[in-house]
Amino acid sequence: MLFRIDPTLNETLFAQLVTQVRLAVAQGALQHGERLPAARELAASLDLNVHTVLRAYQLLRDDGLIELRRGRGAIVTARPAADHANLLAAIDEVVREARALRFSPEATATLLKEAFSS
Amino acid sequence: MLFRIDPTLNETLFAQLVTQVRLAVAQGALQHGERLPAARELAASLDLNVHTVLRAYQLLRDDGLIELRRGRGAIVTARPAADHANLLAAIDEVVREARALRFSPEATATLLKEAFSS
DNA sequence: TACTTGTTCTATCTACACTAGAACAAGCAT
DNA sequence: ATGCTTGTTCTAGTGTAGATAGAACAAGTA
Repeated sequence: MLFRIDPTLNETLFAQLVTQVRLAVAQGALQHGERLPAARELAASLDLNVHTVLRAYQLLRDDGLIELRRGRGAIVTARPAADHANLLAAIDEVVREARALRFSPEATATLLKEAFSS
Repeated sequence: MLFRIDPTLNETLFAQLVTQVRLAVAQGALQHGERLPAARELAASLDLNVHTVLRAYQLLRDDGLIELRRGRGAIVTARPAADHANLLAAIDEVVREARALRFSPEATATLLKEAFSS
C-alpha cells in the first residue's frame, strides 16, 4: 500500500489521504479486513504530522470505511464498490463536454462543487 | 441579474460569484456586451466587501469572460455556450455517482482534474 | 510487563479569505 | 473644464482552518 501526498495541491493533506484510501478500497486494492499502517508510521513515511494522518483515519471511520482500535490499528471494514467504474465513466463524459465548451479544469471543478452543494 | 451568495458554504465567496457569472454567461442570461453591476454596488447588495467582488471580477477577466475598464465597469466579452446543458447533465451524473460512493466534493474534483490532464 | 496504537489535550505557526480605508487613474456626463 | 463613476493599487487588521508539535493517557497485543 503506497500513498502519494502532494503538498502543492489545493486539496488539503488529510483530504488527499482520505481520497486515496477511498479509491484503494473502491478498487479493491485494500481488502476487507486488511490493516492500514499505524498512524505514526504512515506519518513518518509520508512526511506528515501524526495528527494529520489521524484526522484522515477518523474521517474514514466516520464514513464507515475503516475501524479504529487502540493497540490494533485501522482495519478496513468496507467492501469494494461495484460501480466505481460508473463514476470514472461519468467523469470522462464531463471532461469531454467541458473541453468542447473550452471550460478550464478549474472552472469545471467549480461547477462540480456547486452542483454538489445544491 | 441577481446573484446569491451563501457564506455558510465551503466554497469561498469570490469563487461563488465567479461561478454564478460563468453560469449566467454560459446560459445566455448575461449577453455579450452587457454590463455587470459596479463592484461597489454589487458588494453593497450582496453584503460583501468591494475587494471580494473585485477579486471575482479580476478572475473573470483573467479567464477572458469580461472586460474591465475604469469609469465604465465590467462588460461581458464571452459568447454563450451552445450546449452547456450537456455539461450540466454530465456533472449531475458525476455528483450522483460520487454521492453513492460517499466521495467528498473535493475528492471528486481532484479526480476530475486528474481526468482533465490525461 | 513491555510495547503498540489510537485518543485527547493544549499550544503554536502559517496561509488564506475577508474586511476596511484610503489614495489614485481612467473614462464618462454635464 | 468640472465632477462623478469606476476600476486599480496600497497597507493593514481580523478570523478561521490546516498543519505541526509535544505530552499524557487508555485500550489492546505479545
